Amino acid sequence: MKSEQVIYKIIGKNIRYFREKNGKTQQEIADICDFEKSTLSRIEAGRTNITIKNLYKLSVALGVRIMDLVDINKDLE
Amino acid sequence: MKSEQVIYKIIGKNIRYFREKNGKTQQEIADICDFEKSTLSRIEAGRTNITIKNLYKLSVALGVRIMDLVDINKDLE
DNA sequence: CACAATGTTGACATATATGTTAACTTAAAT
DNA sequence: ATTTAAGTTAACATATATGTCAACATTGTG
Repeated sequence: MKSEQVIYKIIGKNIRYFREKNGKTQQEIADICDFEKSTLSRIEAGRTNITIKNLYKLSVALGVRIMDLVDINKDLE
Repeated sequence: MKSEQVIYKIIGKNIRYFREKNGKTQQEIADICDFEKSTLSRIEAGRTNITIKNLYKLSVALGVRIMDLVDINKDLE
């Protein structure tokens, strides 16, 4: 596995952590962000090289800072 | 201007700030990151929706955390 | 003024994130 | 077992980040 894919997975976990902390479904967050639930599923699964635009949209939807989503030392789970 | 473009510009400024703090040229950092100097110029100018893969590469090349590159409250000049 | 180093920008090609849709799986509940 | 909600995944289309190359601009220095 390439090193960047490790990053994708960590960020995916972070996003899922904050989404679940907010008690929201993928569909609800995807609707707020104006993208597809399939896109969010791919992001949370760490299967995509997310762009800063979508990180920003997610940070707004989840009520956190972009910094919180890219924290690779939190080591959730 | 779209709100995400504001983010691009802030992140571009952050990257430039850390690059200059390191006394490196765009070419040197682009070489370390294995992408084009034109790509880095576009990123620093805030004209691109950077991906997390390149944010990660830049954070390694610049010796900072990804968090430092996406800090939108630092408000560097 | 040259000259060199650095950065910018345009044009087109390529790679890939995301859109879109739909089928499938899983889990929870009754 | 069926129903419903939630999440996953595949396939193809589209949008766009980046690659590539080249020309130009800028800056500093002799």
